[in-house]
Amino acid sequence: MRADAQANRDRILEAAEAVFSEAGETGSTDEIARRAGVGIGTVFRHFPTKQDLVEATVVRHFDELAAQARALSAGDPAAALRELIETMVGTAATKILLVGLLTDSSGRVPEAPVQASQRLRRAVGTLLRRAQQDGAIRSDVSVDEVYLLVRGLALATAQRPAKHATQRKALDIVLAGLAP
Amino acid sequence: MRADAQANRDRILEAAEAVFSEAGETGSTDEIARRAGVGIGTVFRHFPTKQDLVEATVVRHFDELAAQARALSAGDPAAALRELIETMVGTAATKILLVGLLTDSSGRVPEAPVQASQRLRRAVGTLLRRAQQDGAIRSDVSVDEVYLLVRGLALATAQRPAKHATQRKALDIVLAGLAP
DNA sequence: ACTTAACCGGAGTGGTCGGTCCGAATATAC
DNA sequence: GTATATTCGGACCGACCACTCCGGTTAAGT
Repeated sequence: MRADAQANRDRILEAAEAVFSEAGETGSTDEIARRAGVGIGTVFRHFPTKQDLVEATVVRHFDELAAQARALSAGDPAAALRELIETMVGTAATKILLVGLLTDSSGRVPEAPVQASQRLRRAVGTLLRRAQQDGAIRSDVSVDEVYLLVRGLALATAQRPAKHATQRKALDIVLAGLAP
Repeated sequence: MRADAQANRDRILEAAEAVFSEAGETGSTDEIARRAGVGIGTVFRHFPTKQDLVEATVVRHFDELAAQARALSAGDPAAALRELIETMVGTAATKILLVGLLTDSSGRVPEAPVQASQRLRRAVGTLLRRAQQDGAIRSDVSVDEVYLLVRGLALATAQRPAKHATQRKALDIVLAGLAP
C-alpha cells in the first residue's frame, strides 16, 4: 500500500467520525470527502460501500475504547470502571450511528461491528468483575445490565447535551444502584 | 372539517407512528400514505411538510404519556412512578425519531414538540415529588436526572431490543439508585 | 335529488445521494 | 531519468424522496 493511500485512508476515517457524530448516518459521502480533502472516488476506493465506511468508523471507535479499558485495568477497580463509563458517555456522539447500523435494509447484521462490540463488552466485563471482587459493586449484576445502562446514558447525552452537573448526577445514581 | 378528512388525518398519524418507529425519520412519506390507505397528496394536505408530520406524531405520543401520568397520580406513589417509566421505556421506539428532530437542518428547534416535552416533564415531576414525599425516592434528585436516565433506557432499548429480564433488571438498578 | 365546496389520488418535478468510470497525476523501482 | 503500476479526482448515472398540481370524487347542506 502506497504511503499517500494510507494517509488518505486515515484522514477519511477521521473525517467520517466527525461528520457522522454531527449528522448521524445521514452525513453524506460528499461532505466526508470534502472535509478529508480528497475526491469522492478516493473514498469509494477505500470503502466500496457506505456501510463499509460506517462499519470501519464504528469498529475503530470501539477498539479505542477497549484499549482504554485494558489500560485502566491496573488502577483502583471502582475508579477504573467509573472512568471508562465516563469516557463512553462523553464520546457518545459517535455511537448515535449505531441506530442506523443495526436496522440497515433487510435486517442484515454486519459482522465486524458486532465483533468489535463484543470485544468492548468483554473489556467492560473484566473491569466489572474486578470491581465486584473488590466489593464496590453488588455481585448480582451482569455485564448486560451495565452495558444497557451505559449505552442508554451515552445515547441520551448524544441526543441532547445535558448540563454537566445533571449528567454527573445521573451517573452517580446509576453507580449508587450498582453498589451492594 | 369533513368527517372523512378527520378520519384520514387520524389514520395518517397512526401509520406515521408505526413507520417512524421502525425506520426512524428515514421512513418515507410514500410508505406512510400506503399504510394509511390514502394518496400522497392527502398526506401533504394535512401536513404541508414532513417536519410537520414528524412533529405532530411526537406531540401526540408525548401527550398520551402525559395523560397516563395524570391518570396514575391517584395510586401508590412509588408504583405509579415505576409504571410510567416502564411505559416510557416500552414505547421507546417512537422516541428514536427525536434524534433527527433536534438536529434538523440549520439547528432550528421546533416549538410544538419542545412544549409537549415540557408538559410531559412536568407530569413526571409531579409523580416524582409525590414519591419523594412518600419517602420512596431520595430527596436530592430532580426531574432532570430522572428524565435523562429514562430517556437513556428508552433509547437504548429502542436501538437494540434487550432481553426482558435484562431490561427489567436495569430498571431495578436505576430505581435502587434513586432510593434514599 | 341536486348543488357545490371541500377533499382525494397519483403522475410528475427538482434535487440529493450513493456509487461508477476513466483520463490525469504521482509515487516507487530500476 | 524513465517506466509503470497505483492512486487520485470529479463529471456522470440511476434511484429515491419530499413536494406540487389538477382532474375526478364525495360529503353535506337544502
